[in-house]
Amino acid sequence: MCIHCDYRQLLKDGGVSPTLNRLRVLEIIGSNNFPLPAADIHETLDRSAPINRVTVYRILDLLVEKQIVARIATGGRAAYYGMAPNAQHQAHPHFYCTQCGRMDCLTPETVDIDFHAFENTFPGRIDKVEMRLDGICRNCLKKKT
Amino acid sequence: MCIHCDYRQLLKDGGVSPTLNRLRVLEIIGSNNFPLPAADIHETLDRSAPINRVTVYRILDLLVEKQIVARIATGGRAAYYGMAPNAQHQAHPHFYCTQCGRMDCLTPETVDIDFHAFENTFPGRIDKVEMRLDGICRNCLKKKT
DNA sequence: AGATCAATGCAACTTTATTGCATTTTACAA
DNA sequence: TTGTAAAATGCAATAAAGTTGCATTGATCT
Repeated sequence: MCIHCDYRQLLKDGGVSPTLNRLRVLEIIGSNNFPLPAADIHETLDRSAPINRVTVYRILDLLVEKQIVARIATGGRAAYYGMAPNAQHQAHPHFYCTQCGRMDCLTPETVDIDFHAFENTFPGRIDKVEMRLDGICRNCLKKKT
Repeated sequence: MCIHCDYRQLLKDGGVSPTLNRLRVLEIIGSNNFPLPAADIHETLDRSAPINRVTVYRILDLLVEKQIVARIATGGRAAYYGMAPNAQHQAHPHFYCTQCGRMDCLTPETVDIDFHAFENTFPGRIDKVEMRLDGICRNCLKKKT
């Protein structure tokens, strides 16, 4: 997603030691401009240098917990992973193609979300806001014809 | 969700024959004022009169396809089911408690979503917009102390 | 009543993710 | 430098959620 993010620094800031595998996972996520499912991340990494599936899951859990990475739910079964909102990157909605399973990032201005009034009266704690549009992407629309 | 919805009619309008089991599934969903996971729906129905897990899944798939019921993704693993937006019910955001797994409906005015400008320029097809707040609900906050 | 199709049930399987425990690597004090 | 503890990783087994194939039951229409 970004050439401005210092992954090593992001890990340190989150209080996790920057092991090789963590850096690798974070780089894949960060260098991709759309969120990826765990299986894709594992496959990509495993091709360049073997890494266990479970290790990837554990690293993802850790990075999500430290809010370095965001876990994004889809209409489908697998969770997708992208960079968590930070100084460089605003939170933004996603588009999920129910046909090919690809998830794209939309620009933050796509939608105008104003829930601050609500936030102040809500009796629970809000950690995260997720917004997703589901549909059929341009490519899949073309193929359909 | 509603005493105004005629479930039998909703099924007919969607072009599916109103079998007993379909009515039962739809009534559970409709009479609940928050979305439920498939397992809960099955458990509840199965207690009053035995029904197969797979039958419930199949009915849910059918109702979602016919847009009578909405499948709502959570931060967790299971999908939740609620009434699809219709004449009686506007689309609305949900709040998902990451602690107890309960999902609540929020009022449609909670957030101000304006994506019509975007919709007109987007090259794909948008079928659905889903918005979800994750956090800890009031009850779980209390328990924590 | 017989034929036909839709709906349901049951068992096996798939996908995605998690757990427990063994092994390896790293950090760091002695 | 070596020993030791803690952290990280790997591997196998298991779990949760959902799906598929095929048999059976039930509904519908002559």
